[in-house]
Amino acid sequence: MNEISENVNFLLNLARTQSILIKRFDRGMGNGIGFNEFLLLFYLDRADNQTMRRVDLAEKIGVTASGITRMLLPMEKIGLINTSSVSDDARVKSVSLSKGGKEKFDDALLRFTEFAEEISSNEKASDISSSSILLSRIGGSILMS
Amino acid sequence: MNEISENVNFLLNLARTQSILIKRFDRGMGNGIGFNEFLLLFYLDRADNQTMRRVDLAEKIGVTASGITRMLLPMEKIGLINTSSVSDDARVKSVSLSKGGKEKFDDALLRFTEFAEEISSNEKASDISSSSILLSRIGGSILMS
DNA sequence: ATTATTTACTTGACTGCTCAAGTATATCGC
DNA sequence: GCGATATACTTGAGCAGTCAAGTAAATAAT
Repeated sequence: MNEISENVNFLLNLARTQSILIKRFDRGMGNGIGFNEFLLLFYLDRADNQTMRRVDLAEKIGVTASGITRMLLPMEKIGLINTSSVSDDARVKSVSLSKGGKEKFDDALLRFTEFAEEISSNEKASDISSSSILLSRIGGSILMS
Repeated sequence: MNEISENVNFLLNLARTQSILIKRFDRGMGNGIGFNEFLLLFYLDRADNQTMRRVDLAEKIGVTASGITRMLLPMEKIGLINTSSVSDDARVKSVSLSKGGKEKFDDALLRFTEFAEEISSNEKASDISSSSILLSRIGGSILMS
């Protein structure tokens, strides 16, 4: 029996917890939208004019350019977002949050926030925030490795 | 601009960091095997007789029963695992780590360990381990929610 | 002992992406 | 100004799973 390094164990815990989180979200919180779609709406909601370029959206949520194309297709059909080619650059097709998308997102964010409070209720706020910082530092570190 | 709760932010960081991790693994560490396949071999390696039932494997790595069936098919073809129906229960088809699978796994674990040490080298060991504990507590908490 | 329920697994149809290749526009080097 | 290179996006093929439904064996209820 080899000893498993604590750092390895940390990464395994990270992967496992996130997998549990996504599954939990997708089957009973998203109200029809998946976690990545939620993330997409999240960044869109926070952007100037609630509008972003496809590439930037892709980078933010961590999918490829083609991934964004595929994701947006049904979202546009359902009316969560609009495609507005109002740029000086003819290559870009900007995406903006629609009224219906905003409503759906606000609702999902509310549920997600309640959920986050609930599952964190036994933890110290300072533990959560230092862990949060560590996670983003590690994320950055992986990107540079 | 709504304020985003720190707990929500933590979950978003968690999702983002894990997404970065998986991508990093899949394109340049796994040496042919994906992260979930690595996880599968990991649990198999640590099991009694390096053998497990499909259901238990599925539960450990967080996929469905059918997901395990699909995952194991190519892994058996490549010779990483063996299917051994040596149980008293005729329904179960146990999975065991093959010699080739063990070699491949040992190599992957070595690389992954080096990687984990590298990206954690700027962090305090105590931060990593307390974060690790927090993550698994949160994981458990989500499961019970 | 039979029937009903549960457990272990497989299969077909589908989803949500990826990758490689392609198109169209923009920018840079000269 | 013109060709090379880069950027924004789409498309076809494919992969790693999911979900719903099915089969077969085990267990429980009467």
